Amino acid sequence: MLTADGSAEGARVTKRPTIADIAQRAGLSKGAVSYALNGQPGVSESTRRRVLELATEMGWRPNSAARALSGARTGTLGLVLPRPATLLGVEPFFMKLIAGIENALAARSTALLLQVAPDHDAEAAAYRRWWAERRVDGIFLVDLRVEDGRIRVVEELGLPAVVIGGPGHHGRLPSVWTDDAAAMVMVVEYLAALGHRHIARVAGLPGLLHTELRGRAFGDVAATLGLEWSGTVTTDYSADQGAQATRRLLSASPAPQSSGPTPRAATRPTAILYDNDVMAVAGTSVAHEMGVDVPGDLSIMAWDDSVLCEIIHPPLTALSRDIMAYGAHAAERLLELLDGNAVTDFQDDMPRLVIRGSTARPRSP
Amino acid sequence: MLTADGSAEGARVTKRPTIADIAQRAGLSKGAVSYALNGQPGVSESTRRRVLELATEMGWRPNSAARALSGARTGTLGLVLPRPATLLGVEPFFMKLIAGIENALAARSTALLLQVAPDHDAEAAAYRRWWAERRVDGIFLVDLRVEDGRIRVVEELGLPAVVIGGPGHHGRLPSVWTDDAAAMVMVVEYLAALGHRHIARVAGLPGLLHTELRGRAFGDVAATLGLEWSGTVTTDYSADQGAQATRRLLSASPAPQSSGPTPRAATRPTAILYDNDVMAVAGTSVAHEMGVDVPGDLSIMAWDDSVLCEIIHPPLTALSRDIMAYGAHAAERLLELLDGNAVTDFQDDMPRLVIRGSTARPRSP
DNA sequence: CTGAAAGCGCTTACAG
DNA sequence: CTGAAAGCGCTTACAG
Repeated sequence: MLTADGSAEGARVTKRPTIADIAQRAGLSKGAVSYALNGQPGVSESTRRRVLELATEMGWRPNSAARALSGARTGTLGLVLPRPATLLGVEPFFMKLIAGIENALAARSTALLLQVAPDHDAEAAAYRRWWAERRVDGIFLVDLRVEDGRIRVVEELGLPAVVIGGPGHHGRLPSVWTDDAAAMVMVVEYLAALGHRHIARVAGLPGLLHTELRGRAFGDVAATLGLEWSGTVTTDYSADQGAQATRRLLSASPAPQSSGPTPRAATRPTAILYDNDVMAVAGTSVAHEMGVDVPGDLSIMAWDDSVLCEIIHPPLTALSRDIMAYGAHAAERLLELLDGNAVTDFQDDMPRLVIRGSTARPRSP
Repeated sequence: MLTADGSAEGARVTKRPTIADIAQRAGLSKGAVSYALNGQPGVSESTRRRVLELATEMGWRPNSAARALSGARTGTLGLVLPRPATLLGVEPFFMKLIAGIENALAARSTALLLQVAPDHDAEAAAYRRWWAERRVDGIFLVDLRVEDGRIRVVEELGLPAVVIGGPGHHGRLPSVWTDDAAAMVMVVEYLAALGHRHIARVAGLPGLLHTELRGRAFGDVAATLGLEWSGTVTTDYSADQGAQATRRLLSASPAPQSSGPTPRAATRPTAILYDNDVMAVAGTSVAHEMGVDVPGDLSIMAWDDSVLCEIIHPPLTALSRDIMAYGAHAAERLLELLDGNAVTDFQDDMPRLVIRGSTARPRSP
């Protein structure tokens, strides 16, 4: 039997000190205390020191509501997770991103407000509400699309924001991005160097910008390298669709020894690149079931590394990014923006190729 | 080149309406408007309707800071993730929990504040800060320990809280819990019914309450059923330690045909139960590497189901809980508590046994 | 049923 | 360098 103030059992909750209390103890006005506390000019060094000591001693902390109301910041940034709730928890990506953002924010005692939104409408509604209620100072925008209505909404609201993704398609909002096209070239060149001439790609959601950028780069590099066959299947990132795509790809007959022109759909790839770790793992399982040896008959690669890739057998070759750092970089830039500084786009590090046991020379190229 | 208010390019951000604006348009006092908006008695139905229509038309939303400052709620609940940032993103548990909490909160337009804290000290500091700054109305407390200093901190602060975990060891705070002991009995009885007489457990962090409760139940049911051998290895939930524990367990020689008393450490289990999905998957990989057939030579089970369990080969038999519902139940109770209602402990559904391909009769029991 | 007023705890011009 | 005062946008007793 507890009531909300926790006082049911007689717990005495001491009133939290305010600047008025500090002012009284210090024999100053509230204004002077405020200046001292905020490092503003207008008080002597000795006064400032005394006020800061008193504040610490009395356990004073700024009331965030009062601060926000008097025009300063709310000290809160917002992040909407653009996934139906049921799909979250599958990909480690978002949790790592959150951890990275958090890390960068902690030093500035800024909080992170989180919301799960199943679609873009719900997401736009969240931004409108947050901004109207003055709940956040700014937001992070993830999962950039080729045609992305959110950009306009955020710009119209005047809501400070940093886009995580790109390059391009993010209006006048600054973005933090990685060069997915260059990474794709690196991956396909690696597979081609091993001798693969038939490479498939199991891609994520079609509308997403990075899906498109990777897709274009995949087509280009396949052409440049003169691969005999390349093909893409799009999915929703789920393990199910990853498995299904794999089954379809592996059901095709292997390439004939004479490498003449064959119908695209009827050629079986010797290597598959997946757009996330979950699908790559699911694909590996499907290969096992179908008696397709990895990496003997099929090389498998995952875009975005995680423990998942390490713990299965064989461990998966993957494209590894420091996602925590990615989130931290975005957070630093949003804080800069809120400080009134100009923020330009920032290109994060290239993903690294982590070679493990799931890729090898094809048995029959 | 953008400044924080987004106005650099001349974007006109219209001033958000306040209750004063509504009062003026309606020819009422601010007080009357406030009563109308909040469903308080003191205004006629027709006035209330007119005010609500005006508010909608003008796009009014309550300024959360003003509301919080004048003594009402902040409309924000807090959750600290008690893991070093690098370990997050591995277990789907927290993301699902967050999604569940979010779902329940959305209907009440309550926000969720998130922080990552590497240890209990950092966590306690977060609670103190949040409460001192009046950032949250209440918090969720997860990863309950047998000796848990956080309980006292939260009680002393008078910070409304709901504990996710139990039963017991949560002081006077209400808790939402599942019966891990009963679930453990169910699991071991299932394995024993298959014919397993040598069962090992790869447990999570030693100090956690549910680790201890499961451990005690494991010992009890092993004794009750008269298993020939049972043993536990504790870990930190990581894939690495799960793999290592598995290697150690499988390195022991199989039980001799004569079932006389054998030294405990030297007996190889025919079934292993893991405290999370990640370790179960890692363990399955180790078995493959060591040429131990799953489920022929070794049955494997995971506590807490996830896609991970479904996508590997063989798919893992698991103990499945609806973690989103778990989070939602906790959120509902915290909201109740904040409404001033008495909240009692709530026992959530028993986990379900989901039987897949990783468990079978032992080849040599 | 309605209005006028005080107050929440800060910040920030404005005087001295 | 310091003090007195207004104001942010709400809520809530207190009079009428």
